[in-house]
Parts: sequence; structure tokens; C-alpha cells
Amino acid sequence: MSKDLKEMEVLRQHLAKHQLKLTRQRELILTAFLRQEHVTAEVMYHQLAKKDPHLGLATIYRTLNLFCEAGMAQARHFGSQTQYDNISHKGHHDHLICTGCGTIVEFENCEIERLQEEVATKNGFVIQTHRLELYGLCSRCRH
Amino acid sequence: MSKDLKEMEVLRQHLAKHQLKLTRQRELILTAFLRQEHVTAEVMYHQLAKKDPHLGLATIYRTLNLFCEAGMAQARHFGSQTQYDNISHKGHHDHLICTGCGTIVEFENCEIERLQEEVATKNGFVIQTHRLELYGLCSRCRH
DNA sequence: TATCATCTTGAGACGGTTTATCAATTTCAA
DNA sequence: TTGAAATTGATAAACCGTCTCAAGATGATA
Repeated sequence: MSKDLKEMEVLRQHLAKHQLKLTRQRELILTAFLRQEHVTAEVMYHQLAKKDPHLGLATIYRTLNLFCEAGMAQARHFGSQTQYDNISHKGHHDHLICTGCGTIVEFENCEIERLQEEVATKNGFVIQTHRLELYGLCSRCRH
Repeated sequence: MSKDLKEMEVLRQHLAKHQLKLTRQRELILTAFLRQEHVTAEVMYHQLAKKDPHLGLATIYRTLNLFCEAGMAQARHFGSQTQYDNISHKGHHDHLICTGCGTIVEFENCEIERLQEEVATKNGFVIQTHRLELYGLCSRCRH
């Protein structure tokens, strides 16, 4: 829970800095968002319908985009939908995605990260964020 | 031009193998496609409207997807649109994207590719393709 | 080269996802 | 507590990419 509180503070500061307001909906969505790795707006909409049947889909989209602006989430276009990943309290993780069954395995590799920095520096860039996705077949789908 | 011919041959073979036909439109789209790095269907639609005002947008989508199936292109969801990258005669390249001005710099790093394979193997995956994007500020935008 | 089964095309309809609109409501600084 | 400003929910609208289908093109075969 301390993690949730920490994130709530990040949100609070972002809101303050931009003259935005902390609403019941934003708190609710953040709490639910922190409990999972990858969500779509649609999925959250159904999840949260139980807690607040009047929460609108547009509000979820708006709020998830807000989280992205606050640096707490990252949008990823996958298939026809946009997935929102929690990049706040854990280091950025990358994805191994099975093109057969859609399974997503997360991984982290410091060595790759180091090489990325190297490439960026060589090209005069300063990295803000990155995205690495490996697409392939998992062992089950290969048979 | 020899490159174009080589690619045309790749297409021809793919078509033959799948009982598909080589049409004027497919040739036209391939030629234009090979001249650039990243395109969206929409962009090609406008480019080609000059050469063939009756070329339909659906045909461009279909053809670009065909190129993907033939292993000559790779689709990438970028922002709200799909970009098609030419991966045929050059090795797979990754992207360094400036969040300030939108500049895209391409790079290739064998060491990173090797580590990717390593990660995949460790998780029982066989990689088909991958995507690595580094987002940051280029030297000009930092000032 | 003529035939014709099959594939492809263009135009627009369509479906799913995300954003825009706007009146009503909520937030929060004073 | 008040009121300016931001936010919300409901829904309309925009957007992208695919599907449909009649008309046309292709190319294997004779």
C-alpha cells in the first residue's frame, strides 16, 4: 500500500503543477491501475463498473492519458487497442510477446539497457523512455 | 534499380507460391514503397494519387499487408497510425525518436540483437521479429 | 491468342477504438 | 461558503483499417 501512496503523491504533484484537480474518479482509477501490469481502457471500464456503475469510458481514457503525461504510465498500441502499462514504481520492463496466443512475458536486461544508452549517446540523444518488444512463438505455440 | 528488381522478384515468388497475381497496382505500390523508409497507407495514397488517381486506399492497405506477409515490410503501430517499414534489403533497423521534433534516426546494434535472442531462448521463445524504439531528445532539441 | 476460373480492384459501407462536445456537477482557493 | 475553473458522464463524432461486392484484370491452359 505504501507504493500506492507514493504514486498518489506523484499524481497529486502533477495535478498541482498543472492546475488540475484530484477527483474521486482519478483516485479510483489510479488505485485500480496500480494493481495490474497491462490494461486497456475497455478492461478497466468493466472492472470499475462494479465499484462505480456511472464511471464513464471517456473518463477512463482521459485519466489514463493523464497518467501518461504524469510519467506514471506508458501507452502501447497493440493490435487495434491501446494498452497502458504501469512504469512508475518498477524499472521499465520490456516485453516478450507470443504471436500465437498473445501471452506477454516481462523481462529486464541491464546489459541491453546499457547498450541502448550507448547508442543514444553516440547519436547525440538523451533517452527519456524506451520500448522493446520481442515477438515470437512461445514453447507451447510452437507445437 | 537492381535493388528494385531484386525486390520485385521476391514479390513475384511470394505471389506464385500463394496463387496470387501480379497487378499493375502492386508493382506501382512496391516501387514507391522501396523509395522510402517509413510510410503510412494514407501517405502513400496521396503520393500515388498523382500517378494513378483511381488507386484506392483499400488497395494500398491490402498491398502493404501483402508486403508484410511476404517478409518485405513490417507494420509498426506508431501514434494512432500504422507505419510500414521496408525491411527487405537492409538489415532490420531500430529507431531513435526525438520527442521534441519527431526526427527518426535509425540504428543497428548486433550486440543488442544477440542479447535479445538470449533473453528469448531463456524464456522458451523463438523470435520472429522485434521492435526497439528509444525516445528522447536530440542534441538540437535539448537547447 | 482466346478462354475462363480465379484473383484483384475501387468505392463506399462498416465496426471498433478513441476523442470531442457540452450541460451538469465537483473541486478547491479565497 | 462562495464562485471561478476544472471535471464528469452520455453520447455524438472522428478516425483508422477492414469488409463487401460488382466490375475488371490476370494468367494457366488449350
